[in-house]
Amino acid sequence: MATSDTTTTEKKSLNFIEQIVVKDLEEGKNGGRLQTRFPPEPNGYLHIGHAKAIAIDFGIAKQFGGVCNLRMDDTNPQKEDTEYVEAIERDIKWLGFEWGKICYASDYFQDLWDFAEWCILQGRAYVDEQTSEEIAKQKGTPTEAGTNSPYRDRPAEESLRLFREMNSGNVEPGKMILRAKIDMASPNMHFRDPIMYRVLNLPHWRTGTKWNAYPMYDFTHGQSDYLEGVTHSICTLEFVPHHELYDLFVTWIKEWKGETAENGQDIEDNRPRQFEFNKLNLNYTLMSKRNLLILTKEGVVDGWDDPRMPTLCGIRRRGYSPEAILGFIGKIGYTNFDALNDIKLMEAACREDLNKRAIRVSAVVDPVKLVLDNYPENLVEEMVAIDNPELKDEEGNIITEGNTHVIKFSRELYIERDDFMEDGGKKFLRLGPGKEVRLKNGYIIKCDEDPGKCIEKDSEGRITCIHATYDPETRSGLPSADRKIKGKTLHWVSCKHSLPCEVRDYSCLWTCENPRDAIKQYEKENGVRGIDAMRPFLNPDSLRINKGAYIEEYAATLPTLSYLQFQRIGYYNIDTDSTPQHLVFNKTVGMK
RNA sequence: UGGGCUAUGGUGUAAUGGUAACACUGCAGAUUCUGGUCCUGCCUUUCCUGGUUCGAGUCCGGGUAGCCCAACCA
Repeated sequence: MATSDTTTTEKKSLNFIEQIVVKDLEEGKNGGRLQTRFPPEPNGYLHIGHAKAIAIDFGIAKQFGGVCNLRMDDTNPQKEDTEYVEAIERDIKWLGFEWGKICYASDYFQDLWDFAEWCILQGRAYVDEQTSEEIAKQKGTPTEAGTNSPYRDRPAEESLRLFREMNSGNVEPGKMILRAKIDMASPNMHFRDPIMYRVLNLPHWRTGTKWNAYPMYDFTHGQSDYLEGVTHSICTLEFVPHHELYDLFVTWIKEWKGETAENGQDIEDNRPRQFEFNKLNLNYTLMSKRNLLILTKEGVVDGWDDPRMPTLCGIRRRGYSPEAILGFIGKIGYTNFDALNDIKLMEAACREDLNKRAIRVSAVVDPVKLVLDNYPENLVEEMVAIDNPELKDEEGNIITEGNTHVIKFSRELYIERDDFMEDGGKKFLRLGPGKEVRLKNGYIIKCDEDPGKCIEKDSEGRITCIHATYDPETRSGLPSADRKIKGKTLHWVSCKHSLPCEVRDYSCLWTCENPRDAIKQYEKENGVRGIDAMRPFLNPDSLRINKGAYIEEYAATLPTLSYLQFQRIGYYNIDTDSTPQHLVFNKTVGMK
């Protein structure tokens, strides 16, 4: 689809990471190569926050002629599962990105192990046999230096023997760890002899039972980047404190590989560098995987792909397109500021996209019957409805070719209950006694001045039927049709030619702007955890199911996940639960 | 209270020592066979305080506020 964006000279400034990449490329760092990676841990579903990381990891490679690998950060078999691996691949593809290759941190387990042994022999690592409590105590606090482990200076040969023991399966988890010998007094807590390896004695979904001891994140990430040839390792701000350690381990592994200044090599070149950006925070949204897992387990939501979830599969089912998500990500930018983004910005990006994309249909979600008293009893007319009025030619005229469908018109129709008011006043431009409106793609109709003649009510005073007359001269498309009237244009469906359907309207899952902080505080104050700390902030009204709606027949011919606009109401998507016999629609976002 | 990072309208982002701007939100108007879109206009901004400079949102000092770090998670 041709958009005006490409023609206007849009001077979009580069974000700080793009500027770094441009500069590095100009200076010929890493031999002028650009390589990134997207490194999810396969322990949950990807969410909108990951989309931000994906957009820069894959996007920057695409933009500047580099390559981005997908790397599963699978160093903890305790939490990981192939179910998640498949979902991650699916979601990235859906967003429209391609990886150079798919890798796994576990690809490097042997290298990492050999490197660790080298570290031991170099006197830079030792096996510690204290309990985790003892080690935690010795670590000190941010304001107090830590103290050395009694095992810190044990002979390298002994550490090496014990390290190999750690992988035998005969060492109980928690009994031994391998630590880097750095500085127990460092102001950076990550330098206080960080753990390199721990015993898990668990099989790994890729490496089977080969390993019983597994490397920690800090001892894996930079090295994997290096071994893979990553030049720019982009991650979120919470990893800033790890940055120095990342650099240190990269320097060490280069040394292990013989890349040292003594060997005449530039150790500042040919190395991955870490860059950090602010992760995505959205108000009224909870992002953390841990908490999303609780919501699914407790049945608060329907599953990971519940349309209220911030997961990519949830957002997809809600009716967002990949372009809408990426458009939103493009608007919020990458900085070092810990921002809390307004969900309205995401909705605006969604409307912008869906306005160009969605097929317009007529659906009446709160129906009331409208009878056109002067319309022939058995007449059925086929009216022409435009699928997408935003599809235009160069002159700005709506393209009709292949862009229309038929909607049937008859004497008895449904219109929205709130499109009629007995005493709406001057500013109410819809239907009422004495008022004239146009029925979209149909006729101009008018109600009698006398409420008694145009309104039928039940015993409780609720309107059951509205009567009006139509003006045959004003059928849409007729030369005489364009008579100016004061009233608005209403949507409608024919009673006999529409289908009952289920419409699911959603609003935010949370009642407070920052559920993460609210939950954390509630946990602290009330001594409860998990779902009990979440309940007070859950919106009881986040899902409204309406089974009394009607939609034009055309909608039943459209495939699942089609992007629709219920005219004058909002954007809707055909749910994955929907069948031609039982149509189900999800509200993506309302009209503005 | 040790270390690190951050602070620009209501929200997010730009301005890379030289006229503070863009998007969203909100409000008003015009157009409209969607009270949508498109269009026009309006509202509102450099945390405080010293300094450097002809000139500071930008650089420096001192405050203040927020975030991250003391998992055998990533």
